[in-house]
Amino acid sequence: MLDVRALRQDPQSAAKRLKIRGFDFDVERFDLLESQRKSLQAETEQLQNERNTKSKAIGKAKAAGEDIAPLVAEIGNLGDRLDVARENFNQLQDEYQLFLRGVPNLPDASVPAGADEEDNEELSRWGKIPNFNFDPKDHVDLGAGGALDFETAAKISGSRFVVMHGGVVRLQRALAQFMIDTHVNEHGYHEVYVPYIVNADSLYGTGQLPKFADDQFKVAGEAEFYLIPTAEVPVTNIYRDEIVAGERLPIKHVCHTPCFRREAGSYGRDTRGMIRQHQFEKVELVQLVHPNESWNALEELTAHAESILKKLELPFRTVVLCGGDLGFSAAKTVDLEVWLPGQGQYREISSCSNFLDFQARRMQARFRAGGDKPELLHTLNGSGLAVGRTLIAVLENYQDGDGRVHIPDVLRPYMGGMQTLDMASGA
RNA sequence: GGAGAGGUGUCCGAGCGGUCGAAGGAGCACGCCUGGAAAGUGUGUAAGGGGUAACUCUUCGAGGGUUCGAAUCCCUCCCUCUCCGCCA
Repeated sequence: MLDVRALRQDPQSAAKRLKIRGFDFDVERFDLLESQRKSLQAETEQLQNERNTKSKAIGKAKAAGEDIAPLVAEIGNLGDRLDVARENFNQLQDEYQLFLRGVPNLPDASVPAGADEEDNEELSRWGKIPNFNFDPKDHVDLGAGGALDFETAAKISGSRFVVMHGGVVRLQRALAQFMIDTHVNEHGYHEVYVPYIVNADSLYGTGQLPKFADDQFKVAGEAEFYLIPTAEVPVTNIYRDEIVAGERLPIKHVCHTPCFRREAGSYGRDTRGMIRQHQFEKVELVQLVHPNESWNALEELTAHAESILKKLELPFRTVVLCGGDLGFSAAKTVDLEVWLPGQGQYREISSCSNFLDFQARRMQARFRAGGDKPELLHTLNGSGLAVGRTLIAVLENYQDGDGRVHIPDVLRPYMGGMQTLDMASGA
């Protein structure tokens, strides 16, 4: 959620910046809501004040042993008038809140204009795209010997799931362990384990609700529960409605979880293989930092994610998302895209974002420095990395043309020293 | 799932129809004391909103209700603890 006070001061410039992400901020509607709010609030509070004053007088009179009947009579239909005023005010507030909650974060000045991923801006490239003396397969073909079984997954669940077998499964597990260990031991993150089912407040806090309910898996039952679409949700919400001591900052968490996404609206895209699944593994990095530090933290966090790709020696590039491709809550996002030989293109494998105080305001995540007033934190997160896609990248980049995949050096300790995976035999 | 006890400010904890936004303590901030610190001591210190301001409104787990007036009474729900049951 944006700062309403800042919005009130200059709605025009906010509208201008929101244009960069293709969001049409209705200034007229905002002004109207704002002026209605003002008058209704003043009216309601005036009545409330009257009631408080008179009730207090009754209390005093009673304590003094006086007759309170005339005072009570004086109140008359004040209660009813107050009810009406309150009802009107609440109704408007609901409308106002709905309007404000639907407004995405302001893109940072460094975010390029643009409509979709075509307009994202490349920042850098790393690594050498491998030159095969054979036709590189994509991961689906590599796993066709039985290691990756999409048909069985479709039988037991549906499309966009996978059953994996043997060494590939271990490789995925090794990747996750390697990532977590690196972030904990080398980058100073604190590992957490969190629930995979969260309530609506948590999804609201990080911005998936109310706008993106269709992307979530909702759990049937009386209570409103959802499967997490990313660890960002439970991990960031640890600090919802909390005031942490300033000395604790920055807070840096790493968390490995499965992620569940319905990906509604993306049918027809990436239907082949494991690129876009309803369930996938991810190691997530989350930071909660002092407002002055968040831009540094974004660079740092992005570098942490990059380091995993570098250690795995996977070629990648970094891109800044343009306004149109920017997520709802983000002020700026840098994507890491890994090279996939089977597809002959770079594909997103990590997304690192600075949300400034947008999420923190929604969930009232604050800190207090010394005796000062509590202040909103800045939140950031990034994949460090998407494990399923990293697995694909390893399979495709490390294939040898004879149905084998070489295990990257850094993963061998996690694979019991294994050097190659024999994909042909079902891994 | 059953029985009982609870959920109050940054934290602990008192209050159980009116003068309560809430005693007391810890913590924190600023003084004093000290060569400096610790200890001691004094003062201050809930959050959020509206208003140029004076000032004012809201909030004692959440939501309803009773009342002129609710932290306090009633109802529903959520959560925590203890005991029992079930169970990886």
